[in-house]
Amino acid sequence: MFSAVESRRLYRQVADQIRIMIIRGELAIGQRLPAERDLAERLSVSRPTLREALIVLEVEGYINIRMGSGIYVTRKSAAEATGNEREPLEGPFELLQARAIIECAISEEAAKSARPQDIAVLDEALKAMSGVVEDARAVLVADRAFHTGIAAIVGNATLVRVTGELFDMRMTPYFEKLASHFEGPVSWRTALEEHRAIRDAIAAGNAAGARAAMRTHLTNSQKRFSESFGEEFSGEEGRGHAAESNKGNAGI
Amino acid sequence: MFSAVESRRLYRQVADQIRIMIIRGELAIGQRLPAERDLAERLSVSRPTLREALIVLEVEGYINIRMGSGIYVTRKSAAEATGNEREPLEGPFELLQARAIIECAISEEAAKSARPQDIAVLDEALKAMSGVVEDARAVLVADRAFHTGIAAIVGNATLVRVTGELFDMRMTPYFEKLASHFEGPVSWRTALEEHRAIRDAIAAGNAAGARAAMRTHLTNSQKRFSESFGEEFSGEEGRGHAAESNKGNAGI
DNA sequence: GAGGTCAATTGGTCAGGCCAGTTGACCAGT
DNA sequence: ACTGGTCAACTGGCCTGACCAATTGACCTC
Repeated sequence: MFSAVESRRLYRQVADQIRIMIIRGELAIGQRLPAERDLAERLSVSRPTLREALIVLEVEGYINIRMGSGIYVTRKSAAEATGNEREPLEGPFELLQARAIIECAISEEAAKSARPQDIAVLDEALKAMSGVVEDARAVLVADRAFHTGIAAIVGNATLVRVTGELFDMRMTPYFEKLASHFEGPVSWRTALEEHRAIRDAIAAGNAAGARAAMRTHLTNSQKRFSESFGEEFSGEEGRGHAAESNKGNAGI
Repeated sequence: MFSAVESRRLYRQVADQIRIMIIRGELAIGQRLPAERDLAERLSVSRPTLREALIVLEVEGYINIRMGSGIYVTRKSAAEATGNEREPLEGPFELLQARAIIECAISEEAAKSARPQDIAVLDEALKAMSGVVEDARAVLVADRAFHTGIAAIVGNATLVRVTGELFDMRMTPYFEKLASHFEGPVSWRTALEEHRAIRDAIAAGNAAGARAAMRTHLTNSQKRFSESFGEEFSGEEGRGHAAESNKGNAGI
């Protein structure tokens, strides 16, 4: 408790907003963005601030700024960035199950080597999340920061990258459509509580507890998801979201 | 030839210059840099340009900008980073660590739901591998098939894909060069034995055993790797080129 | 049609200024 | 002597407005 307030800087907020749009696919790859002056006006920020946000995204590899020409989107989703062809790949349930397995192992590892400053990073993400549960877009940024923050504790960039990529895979129209049915301030607050449990276990150096808390969190997410899934698609393959149909090499 | 002239943008040049100083260790970790206004004047650029350069470095993780307080160096050279117990370093070693954490969790899960036909798939991969330990290329294919085959048991395409991607990341010139020093029929036969231990634990439904066996396998790979790494770079590690004389502002 | 010209557009940089958060010296009260 | 509050100097965050440099495409000339 008593974590830093964070007061996010404006150019960071702008960068987050544009990044989410790119990841979600609202901005097509190769597409040219409006001119800096227009963009700044639409976002109600000054051009220097907008420029700083764009530089962040350029360093991260989302956009390509060409002098005198314009700003271009260089990649859409994390899936495309990794060189994989076409679209959402796997379904939401598979994604959540995969995250449950991978991230609970990472949490377990993180609990073994967490230092006070690592916990401070998690607390920052929690604090940020608690303040924006009403904002569907901002809460995702905070959620992502928490999960990648855990991976960062291990001090392994590959783990951070994989965690981030798995998270970003939910930024598909299909996933978002389903998510919009059950995600809201209430469910985010529940998720926040689960996050706190994970954070506490990691802070206490409780490896088994961290693993269990993370598994609970992602399993619950899966459950919340499947409930709304059941409502909408009751009648078409009620389950199928796990442990089934793995003939042969499953597309290796 | 005829490479793009690239007319480096000024803020990039400034960022490069400061980054070099940090990597070289001319700026001590934790040290506070001069104020933006001073720094801009010393570097003969405007403050917006200097700010853009600082944002680049902040995104890259070299510095930490604290509002109202100042700019602080957060990490120094890669050499020093490896000297510390924590290594936020990209590289083969890190890749193997990430695989150890992720794949041992997958193996554990696989052991819980393995069916006879799944084990048959693993056996096929093992048989293929035993026949080609002399062929550096073919053995890699079999190795990959075994690891992704385990992920396939869980029946989750995302896990299969992630496992495959992590495996494929070793297909880089740098990794291959190092690998060529210790990979050979002998080491592959050792790896094959470790694979068999994993397969047996999964076939027996022994989750904890499968986890441990996979961990052993990848940890040993890491060990074999670091040994050859030590041979090649023994004596290089100058060690003294950092951690000294960084009082004051080091002439920014 | 080929090739050159030029002006509109766009990103790059600069100058100066105001606001808000941080910090530490200083002071009043206990 | 210690605590707690105040305040001014300093620092990063952000803005306005302007000019420069690279790109691009319409247009013109041959």
